[in-house]
Amino acid sequence: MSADGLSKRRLKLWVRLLAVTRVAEAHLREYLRVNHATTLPRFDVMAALYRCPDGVTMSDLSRMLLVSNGNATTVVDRLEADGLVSRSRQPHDRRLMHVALTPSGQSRFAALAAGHEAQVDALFGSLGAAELDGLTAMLRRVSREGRV
Amino acid sequence: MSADGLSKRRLKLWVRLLAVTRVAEAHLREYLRVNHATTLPRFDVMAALYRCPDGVTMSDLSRMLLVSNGNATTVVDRLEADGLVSRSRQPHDRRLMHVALTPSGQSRFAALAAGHEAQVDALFGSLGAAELDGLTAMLRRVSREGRV
DNA sequence: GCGAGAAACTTCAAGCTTGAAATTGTTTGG
DNA sequence: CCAAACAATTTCAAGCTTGAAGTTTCTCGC
Repeated sequence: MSADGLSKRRLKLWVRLLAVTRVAEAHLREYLRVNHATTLPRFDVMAALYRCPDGVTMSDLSRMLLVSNGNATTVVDRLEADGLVSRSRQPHDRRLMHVALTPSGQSRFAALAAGHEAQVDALFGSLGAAELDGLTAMLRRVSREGRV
Repeated sequence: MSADGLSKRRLKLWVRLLAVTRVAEAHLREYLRVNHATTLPRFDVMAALYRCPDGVTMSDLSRMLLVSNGNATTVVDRLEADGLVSRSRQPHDRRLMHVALTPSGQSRFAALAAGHEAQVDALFGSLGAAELDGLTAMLRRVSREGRV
């Protein structure tokens, strides 16, 4: 058991973390909806694929995005229907699905990425270099050491 | 425009923030599902109402939780159906809905809260007092000064 | 007092998300 | 080789979430 105050302060931090994340997500969702007629989950999938030009499997994708397998399937379904993503079975192991951005998907994402980054830059504009590094380091610690 | 590296670092911070939040949410969701057969949105609503023993309006609720009005309606619908929350129109302004935990809802929430706090404590256990305060202060700055 | 506008809430369609069950394909111990 | 275990993905039901449209109630200027 932690010392009395610490536990409450961690709870307070969690509440604030959640609030910042939700506000930022709402801004980004609004930006993507109004300016590019798309959604955050679709953007997330495309961003992950953009960073992996050789393509990934469905499992890779859901692991990277921290969402369930079923979720990845439905978002990719829609992106595929729109011609932004291609899906094909891998010959050497026919259980694996190979997912990648189509050329159309790549240029579509390129058009989104700069604006998205500008929004993030504005959202976190009050943080300077030192603070960014400090925050990022602490969050990394939480990722590595936080256990339940 | 920010100096070159800053914008990228802000983006990196955002990605990490999102990751920490998603992992923590997944843990808490799992905890609530396995140990208490409930969900995070239901918990959030009950927590907000627990902090406001006099009850709130639907608009207050959705503002506190940072969710849409329609969303608040459906979650409260279900909690009301389970007898955990009561809804009644306010006499002096019949547009306003008065929402509060029932006694059953209060005791139900009390049973959840301690476990929930313990989970949060474990998730952020690697952060000491100084770090907690630093992080919380920075997040407050982001909330206040981040603009789009 | 009344009508226009605003406010609070609900409803609705569409899409997101989860976790569990089902499907299909691969591996491996006997 | 083959059956059982395992793995990757999809399907499914249920619930969550949004943003827009609709309903009811109030307010304010005239």
